[in-house]
Amino acid sequence: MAEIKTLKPTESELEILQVLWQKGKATVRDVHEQLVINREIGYTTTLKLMQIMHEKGLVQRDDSARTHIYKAATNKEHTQKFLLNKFIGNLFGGSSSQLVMQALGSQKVSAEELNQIQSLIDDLKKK
Amino acid sequence: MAEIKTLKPTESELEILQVLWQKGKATVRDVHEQLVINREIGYTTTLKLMQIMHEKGLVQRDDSARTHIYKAATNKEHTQKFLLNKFIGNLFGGSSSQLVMQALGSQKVSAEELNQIQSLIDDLKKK
DNA sequence: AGCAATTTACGATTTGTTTCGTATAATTAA
DNA sequence: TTAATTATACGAAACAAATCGTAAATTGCT
Repeated sequence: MAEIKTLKPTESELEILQVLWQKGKATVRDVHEQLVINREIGYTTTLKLMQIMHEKGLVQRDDSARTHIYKAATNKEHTQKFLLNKFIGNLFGGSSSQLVMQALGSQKVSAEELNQIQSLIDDLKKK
Repeated sequence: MAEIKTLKPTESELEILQVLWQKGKATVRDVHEQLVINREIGYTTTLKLMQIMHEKGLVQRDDSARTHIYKAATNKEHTQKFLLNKFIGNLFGGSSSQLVMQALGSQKVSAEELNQIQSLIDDLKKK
């Protein structure tokens, strides 16, 4: 039975999801070659991780051919939103404005990005 | 030997840090009574977690009396900043404005909070 | 056809986290 | 002054995450 629940990916799983979101569809080798750029990891480790992700329902795969084709089971925005809510709950007492203030204060944000955010705020204020 | 590095608290450890940040100083029982409000957990589990946190250097304690007094080793803002940077790196490709847009878009933020953020943005723009 | 390379499957190990039972010492209450 | 309560220490079990070795099957090359 496929459980219908959103689960929290581990850090390794998130690395893999990033690659899948970027590429759309990918083989284990495709993903592995990306991971290897950033850190040391064996091919069978990548494979195993992706197999587990498939069991958990984090990714879908086409295994009709010998080389399986994987893709993320959820879109990036949905997962970001889900994990962001968790994060805000865990660390900022549920206050998203607290998080926004911290993020803007402690990171470098370009003038253009600030303008983008500003116009989003203007939109929100209208409502 | 006390390693000099910032480490990432686990979720349980974060729960405990929240309590310590709020209370300033606290005994194991103080912390435990707070945790028990939100979930099932045994007293010795809380104790063990706090002992491990002490070994890791996440908390400091005064063990001169029988009942030890604990406090967080780092302040809340520093830890928030550290974990936020990790989070942005893992999930938003390092772009804090991306995160801010998501946070503002998908959460309820009051008009007053929006004003606060707005004036922060104004400040940042001046520089 | 035969050999090398690629791919999946599977199992095992290592490491870290969370959990709690039990023992022992100190304090408090009857 | 006993008995109950409360505290810490310690060890071990249960669980999960990450890692990789080996085997078996398929594909591609010479």
